[in-house]
Amino acid sequence: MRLSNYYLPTLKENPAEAEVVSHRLLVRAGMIRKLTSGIYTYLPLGLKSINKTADIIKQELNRAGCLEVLMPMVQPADLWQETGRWEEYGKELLRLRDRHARDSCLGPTHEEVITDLIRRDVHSYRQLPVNLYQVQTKFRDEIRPRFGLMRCREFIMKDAYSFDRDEAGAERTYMQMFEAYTRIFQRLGLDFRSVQADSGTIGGSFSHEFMVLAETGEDTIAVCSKCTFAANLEKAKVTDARPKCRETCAESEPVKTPDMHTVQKVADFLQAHPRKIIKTMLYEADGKAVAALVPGDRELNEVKLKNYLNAVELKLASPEQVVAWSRAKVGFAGPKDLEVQTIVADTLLSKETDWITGANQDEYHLRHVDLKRDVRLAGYADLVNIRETDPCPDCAAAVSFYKGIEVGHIFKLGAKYSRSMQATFLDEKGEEKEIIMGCYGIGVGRLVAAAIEQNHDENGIIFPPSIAPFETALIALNVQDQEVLAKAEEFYALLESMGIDVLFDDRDERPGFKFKDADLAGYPMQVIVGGKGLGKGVIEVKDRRTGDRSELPMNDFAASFQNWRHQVWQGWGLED
RNA sequence: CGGGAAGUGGCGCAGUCUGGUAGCGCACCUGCCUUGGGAGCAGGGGGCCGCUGGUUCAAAUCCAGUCUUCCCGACCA
Repeated sequence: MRLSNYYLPTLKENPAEAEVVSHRLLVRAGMIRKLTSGIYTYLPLGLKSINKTADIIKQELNRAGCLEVLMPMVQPADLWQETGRWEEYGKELLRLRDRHARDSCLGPTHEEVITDLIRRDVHSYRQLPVNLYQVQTKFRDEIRPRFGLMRCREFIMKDAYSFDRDEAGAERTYMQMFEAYTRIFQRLGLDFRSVQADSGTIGGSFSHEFMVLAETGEDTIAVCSKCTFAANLEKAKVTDARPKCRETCAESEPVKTPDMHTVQKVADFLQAHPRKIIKTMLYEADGKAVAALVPGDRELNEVKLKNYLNAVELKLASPEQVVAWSRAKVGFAGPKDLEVQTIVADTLLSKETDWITGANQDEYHLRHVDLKRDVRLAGYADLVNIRETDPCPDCAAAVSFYKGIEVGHIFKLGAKYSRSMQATFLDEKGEEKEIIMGCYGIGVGRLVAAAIEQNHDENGIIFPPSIAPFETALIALNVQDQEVLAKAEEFYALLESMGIDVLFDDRDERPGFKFKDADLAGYPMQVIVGGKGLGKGVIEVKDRRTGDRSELPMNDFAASFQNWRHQVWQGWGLED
C-alpha cells in the first residue's frame, strides 16, 4: 500500500478527550475517531489491525471445530422475555420499538438468538455437538463508557456458543476452547494469563478469564510464583494451614471505646493489632439481614459472600438498618447477641480466639470474645480478598499481583438457556434431554487496545507483528531524489512480491515527519531508503520494539530481509 | 444517578474574573527554500464563541435554563 493513496490522518498533539495510553495513541495514529460517547469509527488503519486480530481468532476457532455464523444485531423482545432477561438485564440493554410498535433491543450478547436457532433445527443427539461463533458489533448501553476502545458502548466482539448432549461433552468442549484461546493469545504476541474467574451460582472451575497483563489494567489478578495458579482477585481463595482453634478465653467484657468507630482507632485505643479485631459487616441479602465477620486488617469480598449466601442481591446495610439491627450506631456492631438472620465468619477467624468486637451498644466494644462460645454462627467461609502475603491456595508458595485487562472469558452455561427456551433433543433411548451450553467471548476491539496498553513507548505504539496494521513500513527519505525514489520503488515491489504486508511512505515529506509517523503507528519493522545507505550499498532496517537498526546489503536484500524479519518475529516469541 | 471539570476555525488552547476590533500554536492553501527525527520565510483561506432565553446602547464575556463531552464514584452477561 502506498501511503500517498491511503487515508491516515495522524495527530501530533494528544486529543483532549483521551486519558489512557491506548485511547490517545489509537486516535493520534489515525486508527479510530469518536462519533459520540463510547461509539467509534474505525479508520482504515484501525480496522486493518482489528481484522488481523479477528482473522487469527477465526483461524484458531475453525481449527477447534467451530463454525462461523453472523446473527442479527436487532433482536425481538419476546426472546428476551422467554429467558427473563428482558427485565433482568437492566439499562445496559438498549430497547427500541419499531413502526409496528414491536419491542426490540440491540444485541448486547446472543444467547437468546443462538438458542432459538438451535432449538428449531437440532432435535437429535446425532446433531450434537455444535459450536458456532460470530464476530459482531455488540451494543451495551454502559453507564459510563471510558478509555476509548477499552469500554465502549458499541464494540466488536467474537462470541461463540457450544451445544453438547451432556455435562461430560460440555466439559470436553470447554477444555478445547480453553486451548484454542491459549493458542489465540499466544499467536497475538501478548503477555497474558488465563485465570479462574467467578462463575457465580453455577460454581465449579468452568469459568476462566483471559487477561492481558498491563499496568493500566482495571482488574487485579493473583499469580503463583511456583505453580500454574492464577486467579482473579475476586475469586482467589485465601487459605490458612493452621488448625482450628480449640481453646477458649476469658469471659467477654465490655470496654468503653468513645468515638472509636474504625478498626484502626479501636486498635490504637486498646493497643491491639487490627487483626485481633473482628469487623462486623452488615448486609441485606435478598431482603434478609446478614452479618459477615472478617479480621480487622482484611477486606471483605462481596462476591464471595454473595456466593456463600447464594443471594441474588446483596447490599451493604444503610446506617438506619445498622442502627435497627445492632441497636448501636455504625462502628459498634458485633456478632454477640446480634439479631440478624445469618452470621457467617471468615475461615481465618476459626484459627484463633480472644477477639475484640463491637458490643452492639454505642461507644462500647467487647474484648475476650470467643466465637465458638459467644456467637451462633451459620458457619465459616472464605470471605476476604487475597493479599500478596497470602500463600498460593494450590501449592502454598508466594503469590504476586498483576494488573490485567480482561480480553476473553469462557464460561460453561449448563442448561440455563436451553431450559428456559426448551432447547432439547432426543438421545439414543428416545429420552428428551436439555442441551448443555457454553459461551466464549473475546473483545476484539478491546484486545487491540490492550495490546497497545502493553506495548508502547513515548514515541507511540509497538505492535506485535501478528496484529500490526502493516508488518513493515518502507520509508523513502526524500522522494524528490530520483535515485532514492527509484530504489524505494524497487524495494516496494520486491517486498510486495515476497508477500510482506508493507506500507510504502512515498509522501513528499521531510524524513523526521515520516519517522515520527511510522513510530507512532507502531509497524514492527521499518525499511529505510535514503541517500546515505545507497552510497554504501545498504538498506537500513529498524526493529520498532528494540529500536535496533541494522544494515542489509542491497544486492542480497530479499534473503537478508527474510532472515532479519525472522529475528524480529522471534523477538516477539512468534512464528513468522 | 452523586461529585468535579470543560464546550471558542479541523486539532490543542488563550481570551470570560473586569462586557466594547475574536486571538495563538499545529493542520490547511500559494510561492520560495529545505530533505536522516514532526524545518524556515512570505502571503492566504477558514468562526452561529454548544444551544435557547434574559440583562444591557452593546454579550464569547454577566444571569437562567438546556444539551453534549471528559474525569472520580456507584453499576457492570
